[in-house]
Amino acid sequence: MENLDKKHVTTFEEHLEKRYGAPGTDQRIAFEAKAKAFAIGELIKEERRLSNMTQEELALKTGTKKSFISRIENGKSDIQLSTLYRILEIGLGKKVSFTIE
Amino acid sequence: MENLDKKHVTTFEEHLEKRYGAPGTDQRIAFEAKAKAFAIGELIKEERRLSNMTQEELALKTGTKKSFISRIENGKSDIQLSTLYRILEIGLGKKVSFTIE
DNA sequence: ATTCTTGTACCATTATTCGTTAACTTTACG
DNA sequence: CGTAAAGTTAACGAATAATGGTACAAGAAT
Repeated sequence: MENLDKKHVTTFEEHLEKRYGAPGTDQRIAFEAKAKAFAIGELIKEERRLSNMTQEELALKTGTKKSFISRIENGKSDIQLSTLYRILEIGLGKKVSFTIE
Repeated sequence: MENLDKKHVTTFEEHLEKRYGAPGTDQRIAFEAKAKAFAIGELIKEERRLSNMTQEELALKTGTKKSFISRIENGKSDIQLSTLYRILEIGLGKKVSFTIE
């Protein structure tokens, strides 16, 4: 094995930097926030399953369709705040609050 | 003063019911979630002032413009989740987490 | 009162969510 | 297996968030 490159990407942080620019830059800021936002679907999926509901049931309770729930759970949408409230608070019967430390 | 109506709207809850339907209905669900979402601006404004920042400084940090921050703080937008993260986490250095009870 | 800073209001454009239907895929189970 | 339920995906229009810019208004400081 020879060393083709003097320097190559190894860590995830280096990858991000190469791909989206250094931390603090506009592009990078947007990327990081988006990544977090899209990850909320996992939490929703978890909570839904704990509540023993199907996507269709959750959709019915929140006044939407199962296809929309699926999109969210699979991280395909940067949902609006009201949508998060609708699903977590009303659909799953959990009380949501922001913890700001 | 005469009593024109046998029954009239008095409480806020009655007003909501008349206007947006009974609790549990789709329209009402959407309304309540929207109301909460638009109210997040107050929290942001509060946190920003505690951090001794101007709207312009916050805007710069989050890669946007002060006019946008102003709109949010005054409850004129149902922001996306990534926008919340950008402002509270990246802009104000607060850790945002959802507490689900 | 005048200037400087901070914040708000508008406008135009772009990008994305939301709502929905329908078709398709995967999973569960008799 | 085969079939039904559950979940995913694509596609569409409509509504609206995001963005950049500019002009205006309100407050603070001198």
